[in-house]
Amino acid sequence: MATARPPTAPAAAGAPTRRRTPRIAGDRRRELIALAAGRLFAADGYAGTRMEDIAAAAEVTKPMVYRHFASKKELYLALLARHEDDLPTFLADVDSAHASADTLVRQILERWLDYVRANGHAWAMLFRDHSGDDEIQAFRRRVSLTARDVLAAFIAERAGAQMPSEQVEPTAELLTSGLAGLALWWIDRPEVPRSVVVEAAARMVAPAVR
Amino acid sequence: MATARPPTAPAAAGAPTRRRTPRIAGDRRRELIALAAGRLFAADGYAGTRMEDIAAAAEVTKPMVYRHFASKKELYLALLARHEDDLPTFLADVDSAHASADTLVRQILERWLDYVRANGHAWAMLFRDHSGDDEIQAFRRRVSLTARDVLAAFIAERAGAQMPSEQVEPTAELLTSGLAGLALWWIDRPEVPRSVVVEAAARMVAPAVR
DNA sequence: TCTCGTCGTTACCAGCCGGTAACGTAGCAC
DNA sequence: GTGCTACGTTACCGGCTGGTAACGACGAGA
Repeated sequence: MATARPPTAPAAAGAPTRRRTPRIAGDRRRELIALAAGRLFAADGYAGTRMEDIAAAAEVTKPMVYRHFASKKELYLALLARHEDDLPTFLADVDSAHASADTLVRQILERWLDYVRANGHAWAMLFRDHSGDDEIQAFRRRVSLTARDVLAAFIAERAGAQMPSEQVEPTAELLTSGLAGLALWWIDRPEVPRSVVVEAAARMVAPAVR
Repeated sequence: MATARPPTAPAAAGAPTRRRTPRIAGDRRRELIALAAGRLFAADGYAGTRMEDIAAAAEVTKPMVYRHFASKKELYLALLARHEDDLPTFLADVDSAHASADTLVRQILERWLDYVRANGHAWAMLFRDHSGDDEIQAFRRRVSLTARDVLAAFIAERAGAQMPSEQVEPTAELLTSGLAGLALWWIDRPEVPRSVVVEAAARMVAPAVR
């Protein structure tokens, strides 16, 4: 137990123990850390990801991560918060007036899939990961519940009297779960063209909105 | 650091430190522990459940759990293994010959939902939990992949030339994810009658098998 | 060239939790 | 009664990991 090493000469002579990471501006480093964290959280979930690994993936050491983010939880929530309000937008500004139900659904699905492709990490953090303490689970739950409710409202509006009211919620749940799972499936298969996914999804969604 | 306490007289006098659990046969105790573990694993997932909590829920202490199960992982996998082969059975022995597609689908859904009601813990362990090391994740993945493939084969057979082959797999993925999520939703809402869930599910499944 | 703020490092602590050693004791077989 | 076996307990260890203290050094501005 060496209590205090002689302050000068960190390594013996000429052999640097660890390659020092080049010094860059704080903001930029913060983004690199956030990027690495997103990748790891998406792959291994909150509980399965260690701060040490995030630091290594960002090519720095742990205290650097803690300089930019107060805790593991804050880092995770900061990443999720960037996408908190994205989901409802797919159904929001859509011209449901003059367009056939079929083309309308396809347009929405295409926009949504483009988003998933561009933000796969956030999607996986939201819908693949289930770990974390109560606060984290509550956050994810809030986001996905909002998505489900927006979809439920959309269904109720489009389907009208065709669907008994007590079936709106289970149908919305079925669709959000199914679409979330389909998106995760697609994220793992970059070779599958978007049109195939749109087609498969449209076939299932159609009976709920018409 | 008391190295060795005097062997006799564990508590001072007359005040039992912990109410000793009544002694019962090993097999029966093992089942009680498995039952408690199933409840906790279903609610909090693998990583979120502590062996100490399982022991407490079974009204024993930790070493008793370890007498019946070698490790946390073995306990978890033992619970899952009981249901490993259940999923394909819903589509297996069904008389697809003389029955309309609609009644056939409804029969399958009803049998499946009855199973979910009776085995909610296993269902949640399979489809809500995502934590655990590689071996555990591989086990769950194998089970749900099997389910998806069986469903895909069913779709391919029923839909026939109606559906392009490259859409069979994403459709199966969409349905398994959707149905799994719907089941979890229903588990949390015992007041919802089975018929409502069957109706909502049938509406979505129909276009894939006809 | 000197100084100071920020970027980066090493080495460490503390708490949680899976797992175990060692020890009691209830009750069935005889 | 008296063992003997299996059921049950207390008390502990060790590793993993989130988080921190203390220190070093690069580089922009004076």
